Amino acid sequence: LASLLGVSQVTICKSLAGNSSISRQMREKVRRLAKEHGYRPNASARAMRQQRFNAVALVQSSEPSRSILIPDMLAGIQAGLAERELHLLLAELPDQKLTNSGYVPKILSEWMCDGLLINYNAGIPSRMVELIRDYQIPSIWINSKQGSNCIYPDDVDGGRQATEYLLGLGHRRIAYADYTFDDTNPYPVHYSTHDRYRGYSEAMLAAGLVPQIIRRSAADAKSTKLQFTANWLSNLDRPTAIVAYNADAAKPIAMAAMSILGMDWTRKLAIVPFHERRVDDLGVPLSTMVLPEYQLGIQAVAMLGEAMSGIEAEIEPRAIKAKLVEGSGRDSAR
Amino acid sequence: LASLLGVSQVTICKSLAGNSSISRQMREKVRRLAKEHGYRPNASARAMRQQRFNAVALVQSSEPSRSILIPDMLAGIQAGLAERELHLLLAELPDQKLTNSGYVPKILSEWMCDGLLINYNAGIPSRMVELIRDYQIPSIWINSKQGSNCIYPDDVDGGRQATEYLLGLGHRRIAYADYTFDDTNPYPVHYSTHDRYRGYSEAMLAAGLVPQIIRRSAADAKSTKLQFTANWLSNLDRPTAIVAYNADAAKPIAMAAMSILGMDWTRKLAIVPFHERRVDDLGVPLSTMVLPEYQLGIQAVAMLGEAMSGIEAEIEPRAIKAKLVEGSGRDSAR
DNA sequence: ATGAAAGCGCTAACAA
DNA sequence: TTGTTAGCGCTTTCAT
Repeated sequence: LASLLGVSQVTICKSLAGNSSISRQMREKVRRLAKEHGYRPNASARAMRQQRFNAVALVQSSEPSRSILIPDMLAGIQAGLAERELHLLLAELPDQKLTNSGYVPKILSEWMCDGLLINYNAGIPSRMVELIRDYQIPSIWINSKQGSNCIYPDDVDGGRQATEYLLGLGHRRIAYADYTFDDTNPYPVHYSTHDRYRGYSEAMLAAGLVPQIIRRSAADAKSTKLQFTANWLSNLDRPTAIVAYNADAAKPIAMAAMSILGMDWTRKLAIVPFHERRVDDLGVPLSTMVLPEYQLGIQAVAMLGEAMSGIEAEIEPRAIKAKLVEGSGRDSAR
Repeated sequence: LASLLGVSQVTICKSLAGNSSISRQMREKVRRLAKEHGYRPNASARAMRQQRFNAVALVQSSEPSRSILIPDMLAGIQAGLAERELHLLLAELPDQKLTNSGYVPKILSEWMCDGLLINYNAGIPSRMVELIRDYQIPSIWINSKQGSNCIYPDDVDGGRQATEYLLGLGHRRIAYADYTFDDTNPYPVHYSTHDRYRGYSEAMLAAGLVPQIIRRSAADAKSTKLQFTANWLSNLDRPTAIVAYNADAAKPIAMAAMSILGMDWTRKLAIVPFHERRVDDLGVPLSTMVLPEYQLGIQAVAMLGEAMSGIEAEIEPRAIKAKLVEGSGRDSAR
């Protein structure tokens, strides 16, 4: 090491840490030499000494339908971690093995990070909840409603906001569309499936209107989403506006509208989907309930910071509001 | 620790490692006790002792347009790492700071992993290449052409394959569509921009046909992609088939076709886009040049394994072929 | 302003 | 089959 300078390790260590009990000149000299020689402090040694890894793990299911990694959320997480000088580990847990007896994933069985961000959104294996409780690792559940230590978008509010936006523009025949049915997903549905609809229907009822849900049932499974949509869209008393559960529902609706109502379909039908970003790839940007992904990441890290700072107390669940971002179509009725 | 058993640390260590020089019964006893007490071996201590972290970092740009994390590629990486019992660190490097003098990201300045997977695809800051060379960290460049230690899809071959597929179905008026122009991307274009077109045009020339490229120029920037498409699509001698640079080009084409050619547009126009998965969200599944993302991940890890195993030699660049996955439309001409 | 010493938790080499 | 010893690279405490 830099005994080339004829000083002790201690001086090196303190210099690089910017310790003020070291002379300015010495610090400079050390820094220069370190750079020249490509000296890289060993993170594991520091971790051992400090009893702390300065790292957290983002835990995902290997089953892609169970945990989707939204880029904006990841960006939020990274930003939050960077602020606290923490590193990020990515851990993918094989669900199948997890339910098998005896199997414990490395992230839990080995001690290698200071906390967990858990991004299992639907169908969390109960085994996992137990394991995490047993091992006492500070952790935050993202996108999932738990008794404590969790954070998720306020989907009820989002459904309400979207609906009130359309009501405010004069729409009366507003339907709610959810096409997730035939997505081959054997797991319990995500809470947002209920919550978004609930927000929508509450707003409709409050306005003295009757909620109408458009969803594919088992009987519709034979027709494509496009055909299914074309079917109800050809109806003369079709809705003038749609709150869509997600972009996957908005897409076939826009395509069918394109074909049936013509290229300027947005004048006859307003679609407001939930999505992580404004939906911009359907010809004209759609007014979108943009989910607070970045904030989710930022806040999750903040909560994990709390949880890691030792005070054992459970942290209150936190719901974050989505925000309606307007498109460039004229969403107004008539 | 488990001096509760009245044995030494060593016995514990060996037992958990499954060392055969420990009696079967002892190993069992230790394992049980470890589980009961929630004992978790400390990864940093092991790392220090073994001079090896058993971890690699996936390096990305904080600039989202510069490194996109494709789920399938990530899955491939995770699978490859799992096989070798390696962990994954995710490191996001702020490009702007990187070009600033003096700034060195933690991943490089600290010693915390055994190798790097670098997922900067276009516009790699030269500073970064230098840093990595200087610090001598085993690394593999993904999705980028370098002199060595890199892996990427064979885009020339992909362009050729897509074109030959359409030629084989009887198409003659085949155009190549690239709509990336107005994507607000100030960086050098990705090599695939050239390579896919090259493969296409080579195949066309080989068949005695004239390549035709459809791309938005500065002059077209005022009209939307949809209008731009509607324009050339209304033409009577429009192409009967399109090789599309990516799904972003295929989408507006499909939408415009929907409106102009009707709901069964696939009978009049075949579109074969490049994409990470078969394009399934445009009404009917499109025959797609599916990029070998998973293989990319798997192979990148394999190459990194080689690079890490000490032999200094540089590793030959590796190109992986994309595969045409047919859709359910009838792509054939007439 | 600098250094000496101790110890974090683990495992490889060797001894018993 | 089990135990002893030593040391990985760093940082904290206390002495100088």
